[in-house]
Amino acid sequence: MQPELKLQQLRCMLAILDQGGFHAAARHLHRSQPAISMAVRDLEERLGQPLFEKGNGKAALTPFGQWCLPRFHELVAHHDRVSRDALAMTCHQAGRVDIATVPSVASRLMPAILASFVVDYPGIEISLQDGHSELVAQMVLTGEVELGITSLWQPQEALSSTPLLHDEIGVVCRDDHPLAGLDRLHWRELAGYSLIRNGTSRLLVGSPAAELLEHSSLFISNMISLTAMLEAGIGITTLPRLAFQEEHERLCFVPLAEPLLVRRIGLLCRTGVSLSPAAAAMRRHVMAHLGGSVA
Amino acid sequence: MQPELKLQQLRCMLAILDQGGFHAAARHLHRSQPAISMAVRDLEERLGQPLFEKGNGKAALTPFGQWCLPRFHELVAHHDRVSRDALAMTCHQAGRVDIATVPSVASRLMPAILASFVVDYPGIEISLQDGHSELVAQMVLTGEVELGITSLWQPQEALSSTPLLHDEIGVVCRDDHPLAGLDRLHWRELAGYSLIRNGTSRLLVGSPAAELLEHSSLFISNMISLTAMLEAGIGITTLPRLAFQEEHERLCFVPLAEPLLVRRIGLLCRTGVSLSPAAAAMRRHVMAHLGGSVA
DNA sequence: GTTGCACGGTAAGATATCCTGATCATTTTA
DNA sequence: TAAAATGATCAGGATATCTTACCGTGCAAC
Repeated sequence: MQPELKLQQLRCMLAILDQGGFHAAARHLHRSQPAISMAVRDLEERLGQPLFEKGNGKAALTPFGQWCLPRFHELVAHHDRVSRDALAMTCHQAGRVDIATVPSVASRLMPAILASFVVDYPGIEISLQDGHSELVAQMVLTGEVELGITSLWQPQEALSSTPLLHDEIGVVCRDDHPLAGLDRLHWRELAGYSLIRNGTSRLLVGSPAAELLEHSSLFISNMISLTAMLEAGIGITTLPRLAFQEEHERLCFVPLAEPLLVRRIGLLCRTGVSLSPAAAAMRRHVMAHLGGSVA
Repeated sequence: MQPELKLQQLRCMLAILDQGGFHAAARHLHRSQPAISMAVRDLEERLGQPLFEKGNGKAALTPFGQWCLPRFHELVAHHDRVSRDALAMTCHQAGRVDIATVPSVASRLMPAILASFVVDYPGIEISLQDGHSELVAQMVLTGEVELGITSLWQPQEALSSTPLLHDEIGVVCRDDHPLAGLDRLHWRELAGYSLIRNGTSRLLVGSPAAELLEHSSLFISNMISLTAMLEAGIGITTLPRLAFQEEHERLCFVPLAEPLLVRRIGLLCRTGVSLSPAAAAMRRHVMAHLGGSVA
């Protein structure tokens, strides 16, 4: 059977040559000189051939030792490379996180979060993609991404969720709409207005306001199209506040006070599978930025 | 500082995955199961991150473990490759020998020696080159070759020589030459004949026969040319028996009995530098074939 | 030469490391 | 529910490893 070469012993041999002697190598490796002698002897016994010339005072390689030297050097270098990479991984100086979020979070919250993250962890590669909440949950579930930030649906066995923040749902309409000036409103006040459904409309399901959806004949999933519709005064819609693009001059957001509807946004990850070091760092980072927002 | 990953521990991790469990890995590695657990724990502590998922019964890798796996596998494979190559080297299943000999040895002795050597050590690469005896010694001295087989000149400090065989010196002449029929002859009997000097003629230096060289006006170094001269009856020459090509039909070799001159052929190698495993094997092989020839 | 110094090798005891055997908690299987 | 299998844990003893002290050699300076 082939011998098991110990990295420490190989390091000894390299140090002897680098430092030019057993004593110097011992000093360099913070060992005693006999330890070096013994390491070399053991290594030579394992190999079955002497590596250093004996007898004369100085440390000189045998031809076999010369043959071994570059190979040992390469092997030790390989180890150090692997070790260093692993360390970089655990110290969050390298690695990769894949995150999925709903579009509103991706566009409103993630920019600031990622901006500060890349400052703290310059070596970590980040991939962010968005999709509707079910898709996000699915991507986490399949392992396509490690983290998901989405509206918390019904809890699942295989997914662990951490609440991050509450996002109140309101009505969005043009600034000349009768509802525009109100501070808060009851869902019944919406009766009679043309309601445009969108991807977030199912957040109303299960609430008294769900009844509104039945009288809506328009469904627009694309946010750009939706805002264009609203700006054209074609109707009104409901949106979580985060999903409302505040920079639209002609659109207003009026919170829905009765019933008070919120979507709970949380952080998803798989149960039973731990996070990669990079993802764990991202998780901590996200929670440090948003974790205080929820009661 | 980066952690020192022990190969045994990496092997443990790989075995756990290969064999599908700690117990199976323990059996496969001829260890107890706790040893595997502890090796994994120690490895995880060094890395600062868990490699295996805890809690659930089965052995499953963390994402970090999955990241490490191919790297560790490659590192272990690298070690095994180096170790195996070194073993092949020491077991004389691989390697290389460079030898230099005088032409007579190269053409008369080496074919048989090398033929049996390559049978015993099929993996070893051989390089054989010839040159006159001083050149051979020089090549050994400079390390250009590890072994030399040549006529032993004055012993040198840096060269260790092992006598292999005695090669008697005689006169070579055409079969119709007056000396041709003799069994043995005295150097004085050569007086009056035209003597052609050659590369081996300096073997006479220091002997009574040296006087002959002074009356020789022809020097031919090339053996082919020399035999052509002899066959043409242009003169006679002195040669060691080994250097005499016996297959020449018209040429005779007559031993020089008085003085009895021999060239001592031996095996040269550098002192202070040990031989490569392959060269050591060749040295043993040569001495087993020729070592008995000398008293 | 003789002395001093640096080199590497050796021996014995201390220390750290590793492995084992027994045992436990948990999960899976029959 | 009983039985088997998984991995974790702990105390102990075997093994390996390191250190301290000492030895022999070779080289340089005196």
